[in-house]
Amino acid sequence: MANANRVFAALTDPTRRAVFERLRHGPRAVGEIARGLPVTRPAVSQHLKVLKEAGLVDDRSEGTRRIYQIDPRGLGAMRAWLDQFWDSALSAFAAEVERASKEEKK
Amino acid sequence: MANANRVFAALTDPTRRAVFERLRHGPRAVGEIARGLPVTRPAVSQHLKVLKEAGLVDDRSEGTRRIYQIDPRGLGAMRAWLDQFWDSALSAFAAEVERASKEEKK
DNA sequence: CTCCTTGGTTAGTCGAGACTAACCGTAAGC
DNA sequence: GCTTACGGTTAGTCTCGACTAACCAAGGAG
Repeated sequence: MANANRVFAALTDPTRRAVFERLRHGPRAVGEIARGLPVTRPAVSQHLKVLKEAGLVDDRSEGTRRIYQIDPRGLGAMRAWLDQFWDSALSAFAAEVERASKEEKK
Repeated sequence: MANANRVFAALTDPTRRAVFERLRHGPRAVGEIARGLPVTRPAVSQHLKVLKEAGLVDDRSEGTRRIYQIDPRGLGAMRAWLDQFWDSALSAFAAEVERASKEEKK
């Protein structure tokens, strides 16, 4: 499931975000992802599991290798949260600026 | 400073996100924010400190009360991260779908 | 069949951070 | 002056999760 809670929780950890960003330009196998990261392959597997549960990645097996790629649903959930927030927060901010400038004139 | 790292780290904790969301519709004092939340006021203060360091909120004092409001810079940093990700990730995904359907035809 | 590669799982450790309790400082009202 | 309300800070506890080491399962090559 791709709710905002899980997406945020998944993207918090820097290592996990690094894993996720390695999938930006296309599908990768687990070993490829782990190569160059400062953690062991099992750690990467665990991160991928969390990302998958958050709806951020998708996987398929190809022989003995397992290919991961980005699942747009997760990014969509996050964008929805941000958009919904964007409007009300920014208009509240604008109203506040307005109020402050009125306050100034008094 | 409002870099993506800090913004993500700040918005991870559910309680802290609840604090942040209470500012969505305008400025609030610390006591107001804490009222109704399942944590004590000092905890809210600590959360606000983290949010401030992440560039997500701004504060000013008004007598003995301290008013917090949303700082657009934090949300902007997050939107930048998401946007930059959105394009390449989604086009990579589209390319993958294309590749898969070609694979199908073989 | 054996061997090698790839990768998911489990057990156990260790550090980070969320929280409360107790404190201090400060502004407003009397 | 004294008191009350509002909030930030510190000390200490405790839970959660990131990580490694060791394991197991399965597919491909010979």
